Amino acid sequence: MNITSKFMRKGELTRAAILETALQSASRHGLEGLTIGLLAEQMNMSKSGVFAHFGSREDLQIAVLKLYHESFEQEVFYPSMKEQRGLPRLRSMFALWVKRVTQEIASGCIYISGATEYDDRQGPIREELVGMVNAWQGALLRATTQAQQFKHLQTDVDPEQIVFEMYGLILALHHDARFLKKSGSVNRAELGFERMIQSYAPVTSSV
Amino acid sequence: MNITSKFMRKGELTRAAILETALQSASRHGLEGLTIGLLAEQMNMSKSGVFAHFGSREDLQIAVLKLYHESFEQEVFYPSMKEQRGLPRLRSMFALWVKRVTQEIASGCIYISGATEYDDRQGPIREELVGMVNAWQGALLRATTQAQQFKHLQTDVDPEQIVFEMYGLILALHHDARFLKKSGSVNRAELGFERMIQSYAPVTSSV
DNA sequence: TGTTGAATAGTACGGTCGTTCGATTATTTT
DNA sequence: AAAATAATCGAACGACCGTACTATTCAACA
Repeated sequence: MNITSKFMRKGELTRAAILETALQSASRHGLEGLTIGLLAEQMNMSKSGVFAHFGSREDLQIAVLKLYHESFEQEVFYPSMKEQRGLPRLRSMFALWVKRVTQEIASGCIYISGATEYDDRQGPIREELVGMVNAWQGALLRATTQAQQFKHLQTDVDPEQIVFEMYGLILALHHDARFLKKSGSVNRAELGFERMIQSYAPVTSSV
Repeated sequence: MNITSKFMRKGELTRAAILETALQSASRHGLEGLTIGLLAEQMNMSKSGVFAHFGSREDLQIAVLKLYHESFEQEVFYPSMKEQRGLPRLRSMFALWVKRVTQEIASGCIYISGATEYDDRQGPIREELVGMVNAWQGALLRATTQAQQFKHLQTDVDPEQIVFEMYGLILALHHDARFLKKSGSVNRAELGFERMIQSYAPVTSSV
């Protein structure tokens, strides 16, 4: 994903470069760990020079969040929408999600770290974050409901339950791999998903 | 759980009181959000007065962590050990764990917030935290293995897989309830556990 | 009760934080 | 090339941080 172009004015160009660096920093140290001083160092710029591109630190954090969201959509959401509705799409969503989080074992996932950073704070950053996570869970929910409509999954199961368990598998993957440095977590997330799908599969009447 | 007594010297008494307050603060704002100045304010003490009880902020954080661990053991681990080995004990561990995290929806769980705070940091706090989480996962693993030995669960399933999925359910509960303020998360965690146990139940030969 | 040591307060230091403002370059436009 | 504007820097501010020291007040024990 490229967000720069040689037709941009200098300012927008460096702004984009700063954001890219800020995204990395926020992934590693959390949105609250994102500091303008450190960012200026990494960019070989003055603090005020960096600051001038964003009205405030909060605006910078929100800009980072939006950039993260965009890349998540590009990498996980949009490709899955090309799959056919129902279980295939749901499978793709989970698979690409796992793939992305696997990459993020090294760098960190802002949705996940942000959830604990902002679970007790209020303000625009929390609003933004909650909105994004809700949007993603909403997408998962729609895909699940469609899978039920196509009889790919049992129809008498609360689709929110399935989304809940999918989210849990991803959180466990992030936790065990990134925090505990455990190997094999990716396989366990995938295995857990398969077992879940199977246990929610429609009962084939053996006639 | 009471950690004070009227036979203590004054110093130990206030130290314990500070720790109690620090535990609350760290639960809400994370271990990294724990600050001596704020703590002094809440205790109606001077910063230096609070500081004197701990050699450093790091020592304070570790003391808080150990206090948290102790209360977790008292509330979840020890009572479960009184249940009979195998599935009953595993069930109890999960149930009490859910019960505790449910209480922590308002205050926050240090194991979970700490996991994202220290997933990319090194030092004594991380060591301590990883040790505690590993200890708990180890206990879950032993209980699972015993449940397999007693044929309460399928014996050809990797017990780590079961612990992984249990942890995921708890993380999802914490995420959805505390961050997203979603209701019904407790039920979903419990339902997910029951479905998991059922899908890992030994196959009863229908003779 | 007087003495001694423990507990707490007060003050100060160096550091980092976000932010402001005026000066100074660079870049774009005329 | 000149003028206008955008981008960056440098220094300073007030706030808060953990920590180190000294002074003071209090509790414990002879």
